[in-house]
Amino acid sequence: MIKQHVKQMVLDAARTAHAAGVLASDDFPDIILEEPKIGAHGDLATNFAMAGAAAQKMAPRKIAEAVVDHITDPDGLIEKTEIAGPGFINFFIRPSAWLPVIQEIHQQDMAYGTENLGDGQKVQVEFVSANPTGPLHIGHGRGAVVGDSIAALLDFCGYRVEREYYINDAGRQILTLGRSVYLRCCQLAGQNVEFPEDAYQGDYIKDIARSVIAEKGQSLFDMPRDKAEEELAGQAAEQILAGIRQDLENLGVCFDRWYSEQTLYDTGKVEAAIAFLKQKDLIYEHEGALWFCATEFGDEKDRVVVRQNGQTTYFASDIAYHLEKYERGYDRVIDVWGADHHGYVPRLTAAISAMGRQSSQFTVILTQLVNLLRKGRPVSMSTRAGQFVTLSDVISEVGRDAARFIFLTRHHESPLDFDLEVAKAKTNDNPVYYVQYVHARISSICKKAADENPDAQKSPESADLQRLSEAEEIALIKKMGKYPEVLSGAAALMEPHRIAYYLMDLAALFHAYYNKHRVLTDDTKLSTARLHLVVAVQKVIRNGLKLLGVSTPEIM
RNA sequence: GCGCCUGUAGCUCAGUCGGAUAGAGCAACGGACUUCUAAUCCGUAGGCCGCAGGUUCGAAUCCUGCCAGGCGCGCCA
Repeated sequence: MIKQHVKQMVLDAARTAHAAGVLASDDFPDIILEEPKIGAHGDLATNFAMAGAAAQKMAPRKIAEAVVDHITDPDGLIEKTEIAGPGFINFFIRPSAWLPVIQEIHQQDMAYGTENLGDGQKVQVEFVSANPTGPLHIGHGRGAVVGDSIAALLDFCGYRVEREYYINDAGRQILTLGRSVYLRCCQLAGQNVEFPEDAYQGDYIKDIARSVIAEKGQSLFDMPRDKAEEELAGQAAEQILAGIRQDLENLGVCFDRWYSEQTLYDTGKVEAAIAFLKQKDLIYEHEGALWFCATEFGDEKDRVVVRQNGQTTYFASDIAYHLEKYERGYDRVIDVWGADHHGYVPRLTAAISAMGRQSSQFTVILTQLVNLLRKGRPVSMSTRAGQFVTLSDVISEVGRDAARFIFLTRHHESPLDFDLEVAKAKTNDNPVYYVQYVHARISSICKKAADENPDAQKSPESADLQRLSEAEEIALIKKMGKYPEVLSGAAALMEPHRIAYYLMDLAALFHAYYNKHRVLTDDTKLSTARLHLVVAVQKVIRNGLKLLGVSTPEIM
């Protein structure tokens, strides 16, 4: 808000200076105001003079002088301006000018920070979408948390968001699942059968087999093997999916819709999608297979949609799926994938262009791999031996809040070292507690305040916020004033980690303040003002943590 | 070989639109609890921003080339 004001003041000043003949050109650059890293450079600074030097044919410092000379500031927002370095104009804002931020936070409360970026557009975020052939691992956890948080963020910023999980319950991997369970059943029944390498090795298959044997007993072997495998496949997939759902729930991740790949086949949508592309003349036959002309849309080669043997590829159902997404009316579709699928991006993007969609309507977020460590040493994750630490193991060991926060304190495209011991530590190694502690501390203050003076918190309007003049107080208020900007930046770039870092910064300012000053003092009016300040801090922390899916404890 | 991602303090990581003197936490060292929660705070120390060029008033940030690590290059999913 203040930023906008100052921006306008600079522009007005430049215009006035031009009208007065001090500036030669009225071709002004965009006015960019930034917060200098160093306090001595003021609260806000602009490079306006440097950026405009070419058009004005003047030395930057001369331009800066002209602007500063023509600034009018009726509200007395600015305490001081100065021209520095190569031509920066630095603005020092009168500290009390920041105070209205507190009222704003109290008024908007849960909605503080909202910016209507989405304008009601419908967005679908599809994430996790792991095959129901085994339990989730930590990499899925990262995708789950990043996807969930992006969805929350977009939701908060004016999009109508739906979260969706795509279930790959068709195709070969499901058949393999059925066969794996069947063979384990045979072994349990004492039959001497080979368990092939390409079957699923994990112990969870044995567990499923045990439950099958317990339920069906010998009757399993009375039916034809094909039939048995098919039935077991469905049963196993269902059981595994239930486990996946439970794991995600434990992580605080819920979906609006679970979409089955098989239904795309059952309802003829895969065929329809191929027919659709055929009709656009984008499908051709070659060596007995059907190919999609992906190269026409920027992919490096054409891709098979129907194999020589007549079976469709995964790509074919994915085309159908995404076609269906847009038919459902989403303005934007966001897919969150593991980085090991990045080679697949151009192909699907090509298909979506072929559907006539704009590139802005489709975004793939790739999350990089997670290295699971314990005390700095890699935890062995041998899938072949069937020995791996599952997501479920990790969550029950370190807890949901810590797990989520760790996933969200890295850019999603950076590889992530997840150290189980660090994740459990209740120290500043683990900043989630650092942030939550702010919330708990303020709760504690409020409780005490309520005991001492029940009226103090009731009417924010009555508080004399002018009493807030300590440097730490102004720093906190300024920081909170930036929250909406941080959010819209995070939403626009789909980078929730920005919120996490913001919260850590805000938490640091609060803890410093807490250690230096008392909120509740003998001076009732001062206490009331400070109480309103810290409750505002608590609200910002709460709003931020909510977007990250992290809880806000009253007591720690 | 080609493509994508990553490379910033001893370790784990931030760094927006190119901005002024490079930012946290951990680890190290020295301090602060009779107080609203010490899961906290204050201070010290720590840098060839992978390397080399280029663009410009100005580069960790943009461009080119190289180096290192990860991932991907199926009629698999």
